[in-house]
Amino acid sequence: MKKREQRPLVDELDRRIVALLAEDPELTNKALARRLGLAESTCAYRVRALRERGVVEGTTLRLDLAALGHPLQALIKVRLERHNAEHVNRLYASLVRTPGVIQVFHVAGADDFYLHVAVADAEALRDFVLQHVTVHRVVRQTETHLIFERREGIGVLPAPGTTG
Amino acid sequence: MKKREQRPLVDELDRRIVALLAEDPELTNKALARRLGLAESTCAYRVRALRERGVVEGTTLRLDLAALGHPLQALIKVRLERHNAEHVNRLYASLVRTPGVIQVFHVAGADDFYLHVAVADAEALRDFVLQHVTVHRVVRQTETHLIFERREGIGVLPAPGTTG
DNA sequence: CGCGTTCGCTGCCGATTCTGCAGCGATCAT
DNA sequence: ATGATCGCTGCAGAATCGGCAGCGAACGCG
Repeated sequence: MKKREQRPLVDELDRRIVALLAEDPELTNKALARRLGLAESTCAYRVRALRERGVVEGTTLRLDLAALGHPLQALIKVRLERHNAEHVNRLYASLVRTPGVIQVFHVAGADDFYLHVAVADAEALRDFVLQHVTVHRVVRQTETHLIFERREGIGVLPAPGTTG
Repeated sequence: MKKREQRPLVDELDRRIVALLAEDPELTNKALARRLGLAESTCAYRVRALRERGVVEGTTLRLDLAALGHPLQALIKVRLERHNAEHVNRLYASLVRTPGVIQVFHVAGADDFYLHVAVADAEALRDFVLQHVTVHRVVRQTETHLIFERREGIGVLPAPGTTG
């Protein structure tokens, strides 16, 4: 029986497109097509397909949080009392909707959530924990870690010029 | 002495622009202007100014990491042996350039870095830690936490429709 | 209180870019 | 060998973007 090497969801060309777009999401379709040696229409079709398939989920605006009045960032470890699915999901949903929350990690291990938050100052950080985290009955313990700095990594795709 | 209410770096209109763009970074300038009741040229000017001032740093592509062959995400706590500035910076720079690294937090406290990584499977995760983290002499200890799920929060700006 | 200056907003125009359509060639299965 | 399917290509209309000069309001100064 031959190996079912069925059409991969993303082929090599898709990967190159995603790699280039990951490097510069604001790249114009024309420029992208030229870099890949494709026709613009082909390139546009590929990009649209990648979005429809959900490989490219969308874009996120990168902001200077300090300039917007939230210069203090922190990671807050949250440990729960119980792990009832409903309680966990409700807390999860509540946290992602709380102003100041940048992202939430639901993790395995002793701790349950890691919150990445941005606030105005130390007082706001304290208030955030008290009013939006420990206020939930299911939260047993929190541990707040100040973030000196955050940098983005290069992600999962090799640099475009490497194999090209 | 009157309070020096000197021209804020971002005024209320800027905040509304950023809030709308944060909600949908691919919003066209025309649509953005219409929602704010501004002329397109004014809107474009504001957005450009926000970028030039660095309030809007850019955009990031949101990818389905699983579809790209990296379905396993983890947070890796990294504790250092020494805290010599040069060592720290060199490690930091090395980590953000390592394939698979999504973001790196440099934090205060007992641990020094939190790595957010995406890998193909458990074996790749083990190899990642051994080959790219503990290989550095300055790393004393690591602790790896599997990520069940990651969600983005709403950020630091209130929902656009809240205050009108 | 009057005047000059500065700043932000507006509308318009040329240039660039994006979207949809039909044809072509290659690849694969029969 | 042949038919069919799939992806790539080029073109054309439509929408969007970027720059320029004018207008009005707010501010500071005499």
